[in-house]
Amino acid sequence: MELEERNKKVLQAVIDSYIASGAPIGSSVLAKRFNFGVSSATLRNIMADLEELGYLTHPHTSAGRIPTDQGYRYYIDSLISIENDSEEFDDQLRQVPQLHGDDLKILMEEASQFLATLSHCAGVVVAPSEPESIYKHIEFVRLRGRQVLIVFVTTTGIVQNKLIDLDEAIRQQDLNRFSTYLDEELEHGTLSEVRQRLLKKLEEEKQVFVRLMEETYRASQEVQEQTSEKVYIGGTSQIFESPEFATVEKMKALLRAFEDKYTLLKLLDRSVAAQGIKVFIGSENPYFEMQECSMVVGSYQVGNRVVGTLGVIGPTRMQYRQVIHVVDYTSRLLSKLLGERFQRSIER
Amino acid sequence: MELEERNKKVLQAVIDSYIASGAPIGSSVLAKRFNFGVSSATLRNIMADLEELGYLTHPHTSAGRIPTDQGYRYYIDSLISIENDSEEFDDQLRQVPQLHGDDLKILMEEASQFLATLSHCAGVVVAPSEPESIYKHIEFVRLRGRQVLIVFVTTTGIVQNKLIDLDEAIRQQDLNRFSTYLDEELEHGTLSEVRQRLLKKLEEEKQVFVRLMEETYRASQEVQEQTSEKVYIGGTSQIFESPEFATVEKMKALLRAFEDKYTLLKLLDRSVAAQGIKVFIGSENPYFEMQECSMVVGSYQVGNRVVGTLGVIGPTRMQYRQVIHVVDYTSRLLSKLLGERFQRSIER
DNA sequence: ATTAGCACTCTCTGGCTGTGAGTGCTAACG
DNA sequence: CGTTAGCACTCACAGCCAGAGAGTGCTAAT
Repeated sequence: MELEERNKKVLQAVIDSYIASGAPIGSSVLAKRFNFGVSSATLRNIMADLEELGYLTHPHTSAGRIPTDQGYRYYIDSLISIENDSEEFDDQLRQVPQLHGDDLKILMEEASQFLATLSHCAGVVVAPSEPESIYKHIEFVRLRGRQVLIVFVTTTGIVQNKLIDLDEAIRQQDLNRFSTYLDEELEHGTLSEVRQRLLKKLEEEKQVFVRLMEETYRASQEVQEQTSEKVYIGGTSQIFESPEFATVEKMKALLRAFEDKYTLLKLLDRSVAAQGIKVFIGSENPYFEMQECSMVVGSYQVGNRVVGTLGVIGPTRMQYRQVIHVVDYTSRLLSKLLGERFQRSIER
Repeated sequence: MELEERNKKVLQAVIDSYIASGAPIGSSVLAKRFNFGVSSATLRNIMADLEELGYLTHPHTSAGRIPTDQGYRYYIDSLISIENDSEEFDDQLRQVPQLHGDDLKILMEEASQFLATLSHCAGVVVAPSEPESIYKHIEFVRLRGRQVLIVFVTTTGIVQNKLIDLDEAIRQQDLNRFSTYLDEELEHGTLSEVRQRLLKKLEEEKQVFVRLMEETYRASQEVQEQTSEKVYIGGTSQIFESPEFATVEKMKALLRAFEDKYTLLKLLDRSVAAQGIKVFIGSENPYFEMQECSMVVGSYQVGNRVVGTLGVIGPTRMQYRQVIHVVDYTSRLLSKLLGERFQRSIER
């Protein structure tokens, strides 16, 4: 459905004003603030039309207009211009602590704070999902006694490790041979594929390494469970600054939603299949507690592979233009940083 | 100041009732619910006395009495009986997911949730502070190329590790010799002491290992920074269930306080010098945002050494008897689990 | 010392009213 | 026919008042 040019302008003006002020917009205010060259009566007619089409509504008879979810949708799809207001954004960027976490978990936390501070919403980052990251190299290290440290290196540059006890001592040489063997067999699969192949090998081989192989399989499982898809939320208090969440009930509901990280995870992960920023407005969110919120979601990559998602959760009345820019910027930034990490972590 | 026996009983009854109901207690209700054998008028006189002494107050002229912070203090120091209501507690315990985290970070998270669920307050756990944990053993592992993995094992059973790049290749044999050498030199100090000694050694030695030593020193620094004294907060939404935080302003203030983990950390750490449970009531808290809260704080140990603190933050009107029991139980539990971890992690 | 009784205080709730913002409709206008 | 001015109407909101209820503090009697 295509709107008349003038009606578009009015819709945009209403939404812009509402985002800025948070109060319903009346016809007279609109006529005064913007220069449409028509009277408030005409604006009233236009707004009535827009309401009929489902883009606007009003909370009660004698109040001004506010956008519906559908209105926001149209606004984002057709009206918003994502020119990068670089000067302004760069200014803000300079105010904010930069990302430099060496440890992955710290980096994730920093990123969620980064998103929150710049967007004035809650920032969410889903850590690289190990099942998707590519197995790079495995190493067995004989510690004292019968203990062996298994070290996994994957595309995301994570050195995950797991200490195991063996029944009998084993020579480092043998461990090295085993490691080389596994590297050749398992080359370049994702971690989940590698686990599948390990399982298959386990059935085939009836050799001295069976016990070690078993332990390796078990360890790969644990590594996956422990690190995969953890959710980092930063700046939850930001979101409560906006007056739409200024009731105790809404705050509590939202807090509970944030604590239920697992659901949040599924929500974000399902939202982003590929690259690019997506916006989910109010009722478009499947998750009940989020129905008064909007999410702006993106993903980050290592190489060409999407390894995790990140985004922002805030009131439907958010500064979409700016927030989209922030999420986009952060996802590129994180991809870049993880890329560098990875370069540093692969050997030779 | 010692109170008359009867006045003590009245004070206890008022506080118990207030904790249970949350509403100010009037003289007639008190006379009805408890069997003091005196009339409401007498209770009025007694309550007026208790108010004069600073144990009670009332929000306005025609309201019932509520405890002051001083009243709570007296209640906890003199009136409360910590008999373990084992049957009841055990029942609750069975309802709650148990701790079994293998990874330290996961264990800490679980513990904070555990505290929160059982106490209906926010649960806080400060991770073992590495500077205080005892250095046990160091291991150098030559990976492929010129990379070396430095593995630290400490009393808390943590296997922290750090990947470094060396300028020149080095043989594993030499690494082993170096490791043995360091183990002898550094035996049984805390991590911070070990770092001091490393620094000293660095100045003395002018050998082939200088470069490696430098890297080891740097790594020990990073390990300390990364893992030490992280704060885990669980069940923040629990605390908002109680009506005293049912205003938006208070909720926001508290949320901000929770986000400022560093201050929280100092607060908790300073609170607990040695073993045992401590209670901080309302204005006894140095930190402004916490002035309407109480904290129940304890510590956990590995061996005989206190390595971290844990506790609960909730409204001043909390179920002290139960909460103290929960914190006590959890601190023992965590000490036990970390002890086992440690046993498993030391070699031979 | 304890108690009964009573006046007093203060909060809380519900109803009532006036105000202001903003709409929808109608009739006039270019 | 689109636009505009004007006006009646609606509704949320703040302020005010009165009545109810809870509980105290004081006094006088036991």
